[in-house]
Amino acid sequence: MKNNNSKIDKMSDDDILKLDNQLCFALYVSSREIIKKYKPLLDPLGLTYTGYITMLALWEKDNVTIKSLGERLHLDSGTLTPLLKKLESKGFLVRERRSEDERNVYITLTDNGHALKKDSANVPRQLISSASFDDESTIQLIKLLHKYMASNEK
Amino acid sequence: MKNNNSKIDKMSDDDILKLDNQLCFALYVSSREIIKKYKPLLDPLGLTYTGYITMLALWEKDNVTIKSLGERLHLDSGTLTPLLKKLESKGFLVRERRSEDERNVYITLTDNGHALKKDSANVPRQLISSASFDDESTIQLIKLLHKYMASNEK
DNA sequence: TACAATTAAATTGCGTTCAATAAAACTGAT
DNA sequence: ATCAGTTTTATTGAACGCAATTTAATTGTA
Repeated sequence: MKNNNSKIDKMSDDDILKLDNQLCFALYVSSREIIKKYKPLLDPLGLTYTGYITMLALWEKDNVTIKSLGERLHLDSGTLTPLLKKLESKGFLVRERRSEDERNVYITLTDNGHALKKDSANVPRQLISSASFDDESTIQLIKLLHKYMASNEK
Repeated sequence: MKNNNSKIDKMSDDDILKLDNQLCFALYVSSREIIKKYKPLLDPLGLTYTGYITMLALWEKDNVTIKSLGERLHLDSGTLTPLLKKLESKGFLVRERRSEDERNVYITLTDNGHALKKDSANVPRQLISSASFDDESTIQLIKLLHKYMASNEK
């Protein structure tokens, strides 16, 4: 176990450029495919996929600044500002600056925003039950992806 | 081993909605993060990420219709038509209809398009060498993702 | 042969993502 | 207290993705 990066180094130029050998392509396709599967489940809730992910973060912890929400979701204000305005206009949350530090915008869920959580618990269950991907693989995949993400944070 | 889907079924509503338990979120973040890492390597080649993925597919097999390219890349004409026009304007490929069936548009690489392949072999190598994610995990992750994708094709 | 149905691209419009920039508020060192 | 630097959002512009529609070409069938 001297060198744990030997396999890929030894690949030919041809092999290293093959689509099916790219981690990025597998991630890119898988990510878009799974998002597409959420759409019909989220439409009735009035949520886009990004809106849903944002609500997941807020159900865990709201009363947070856009900055900290962005760190949790790996999204910046360019994406979040218009999205949060839309979620506010739908009545799921409130955006407000506070006198302590007028730069920050705090996001707080409304009663409707909290209520949406109940309806949403069905979303992952429906997705899982319709999938032919077993739990063990799902859990292992999530674990590997978290390991991958952690390896990118320096 | 009677039931391979027992773990997730037994989760509470709260747990099942936790961001860190979502396969979709792990995929979504990982995909965007890896694409961001490609950007500085692709800029000098004059390629966007989607352009790069498209070229990877074409280096494996060109002289294909937009439809078959779209199936390979899991992209539709709404994404590919403008992208292929841009790649054509950069001189990497040619789009042409043929008299056999005027509906199809065939994509063929130009000499410049083929030549770009040599410069590109460094892209995955640089990415891998800068990453702190080991080969074994990478290979295992790609394998699991392919299994996931296959499970979605009915 | 007509012509309805199908197929492949192109177009349109919405909603992201993200880099770059701007604007406003705050901080810290002098 | 001042003001240069930093921080937090907001804005802008480019490039996707994708659903829905349109257009043109082809196919199948009465």
